[in-house]
Amino acid sequence: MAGVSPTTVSRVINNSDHSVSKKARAVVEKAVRELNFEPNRMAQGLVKNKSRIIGVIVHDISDAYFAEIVKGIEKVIFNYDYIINIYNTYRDVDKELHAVNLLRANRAEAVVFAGGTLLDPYYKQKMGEYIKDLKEQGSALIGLTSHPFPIKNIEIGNVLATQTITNYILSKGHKKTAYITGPEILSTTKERFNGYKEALLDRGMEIDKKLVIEGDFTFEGGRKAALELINYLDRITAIVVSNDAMALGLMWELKNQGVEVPGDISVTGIGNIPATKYSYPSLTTISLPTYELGVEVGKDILNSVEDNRIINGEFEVQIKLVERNSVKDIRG
Amino acid sequence: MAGVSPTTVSRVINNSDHSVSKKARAVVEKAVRELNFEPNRMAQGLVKNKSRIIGVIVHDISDAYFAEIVKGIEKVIFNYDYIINIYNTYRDVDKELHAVNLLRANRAEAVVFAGGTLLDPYYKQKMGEYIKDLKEQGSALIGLTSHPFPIKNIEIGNVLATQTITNYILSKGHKKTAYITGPEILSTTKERFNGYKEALLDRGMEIDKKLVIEGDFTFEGGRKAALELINYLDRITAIVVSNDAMALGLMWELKNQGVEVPGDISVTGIGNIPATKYSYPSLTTISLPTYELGVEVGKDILNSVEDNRIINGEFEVQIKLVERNSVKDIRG
DNA sequence: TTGTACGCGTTATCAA
DNA sequence: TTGATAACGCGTACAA
Repeated sequence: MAGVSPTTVSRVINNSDHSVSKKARAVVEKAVRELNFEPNRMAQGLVKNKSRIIGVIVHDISDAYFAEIVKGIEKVIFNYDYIINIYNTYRDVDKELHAVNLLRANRAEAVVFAGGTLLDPYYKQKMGEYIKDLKEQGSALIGLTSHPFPIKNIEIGNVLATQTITNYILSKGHKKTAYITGPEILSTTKERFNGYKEALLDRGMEIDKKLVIEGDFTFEGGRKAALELINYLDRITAIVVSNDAMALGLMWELKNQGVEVPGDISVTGIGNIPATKYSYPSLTTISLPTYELGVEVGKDILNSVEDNRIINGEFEVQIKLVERNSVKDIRG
Repeated sequence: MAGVSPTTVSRVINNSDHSVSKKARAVVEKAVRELNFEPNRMAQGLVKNKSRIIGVIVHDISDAYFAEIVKGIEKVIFNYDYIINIYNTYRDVDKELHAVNLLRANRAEAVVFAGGTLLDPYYKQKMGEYIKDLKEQGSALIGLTSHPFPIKNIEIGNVLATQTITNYILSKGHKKTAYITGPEILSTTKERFNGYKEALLDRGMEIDKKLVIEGDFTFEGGRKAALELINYLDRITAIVVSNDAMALGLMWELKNQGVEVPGDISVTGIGNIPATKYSYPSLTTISLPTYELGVEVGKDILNSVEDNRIINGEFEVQIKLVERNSVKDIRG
């Protein structure tokens, strides 16, 4: 339509260094405007070997933890015209493998594993292969919390989180505590439990297996855990819950059953998701800077994928105890 | 590596009708396995003129309303290897336009407008152009609640929703009510307000402008609305809130201020997001079948994009009153 | 049953 | 300053 060659059009569109006459530029720009022309990204991608796709594997986008991370990434890369491709895998081995394989087929430029890794031999082996391929393709690979693959792992401090809050609980005079874990398949579950264990062991305390209940990181899971625990309540004074959603569900069910928090029993969470501020009582928890984490991940991606590097030293995740009203001081 | 032509490889990979000898098939399959070969989607897309990208414009993925819709879509299309490209636009004109333009550049096969449309002349004009292009490209375009564009609009019944719940409130004997709206720029805000208005007008009641507070569809916005309303509380007996998140925030702040719901004042929401079941008190609201809606949207997309059609009559959105504990019956 | 040749819409290289 | 040509990795029409 402009009456010039594709080459010239390309040069105008991409502000190429190659000089273009005023006149040619003008006709091209006019045509672009009138046609609302946008270059075909697939064709660009093919020739440049860049898909402009960033894959993000989350366990459940409804979980504020993951939603915040994704928002942080989106914030940073919004102006770079990437496609953010989110997969909810619900911690399912097949779903997760399927998602990553697809990302591989699409030649994703970056893949972010926003959640913990899955503790499953088949998963580990197969995912290892995919990741190897992805690396060979040149994809930037980032994992939040340690994944057993040769990717950039950003440690968010799961062990430290439970350790810190357990120490806090103990410092308030609690001697008998219960613990609600996450799904068994998840590395995060293991790491957080280790933090709990270490805090107890440091004080020479033992763990009562009966008082460790398996949860699933959801509100409903927390409710169920409360029901399971209801008969043991006279043996404990506090419940350390390994994430906020469950802590909220547990507190709700406790209240429903006529048990008072923190009057009868103390409860803590991990994560500091927005809802913890507004529960009854408000929840004492550990803040994980998820949004900021997402922002850092976004910068990391740009660093390894774009030419104009954003300065970005090593990011240190700062976890913090958030003291609210779900823990009672029972000393002396 | 297989020692055969690319054509043969293509035929094997795509299970082509064209016959392939057992031997050739075997070597190709072996090579595919050993190389972990996956065809380059960009190249496929270029030649087939299919991007396998589904764009979803949401206002905020943290809002359970949108998260559920997205999950419904994902559920249906998961096995079809599409890329779901989500954009959080926060109801910002520029963000929304940018997102859709990008989807256009990427030759998205479908674009879903999961939220209401933005009431802004520039937006309407510009978006109209993009949508025209998208249509010419052959993209499937779907809007939830009516958008002023030639796309498939699925009516979710915003007017009916507020009308229904307002009628319910009135039937419980409430005569003076306040109303919390959404952001002014949003069509949903207008539609829901119309439902409220109609319900009142039907009974010959008037609307007091002072008792209509502008909100923003967030929990925090609900809190602020409660604070604004606090001095008018003696003039009303119920507050009709135009979405759940705000209703929850409003109830929280009311409680914080020592006002009892539903003792002192009744409150209702719209949406029936999960959290409404667990608030204090639990919230009387209107259920909008968001997940099912997402599923239908997913089927719709497959219908217009895939060859193997899924049977799918017209989907009728069923809204429903969910009676819980936030409304008091104050009749004689 | 197999393979050759072409084209999808771009960008990069080179020649004019 | 401009454009012709090749190449990216596939799928498809056609020839063998």
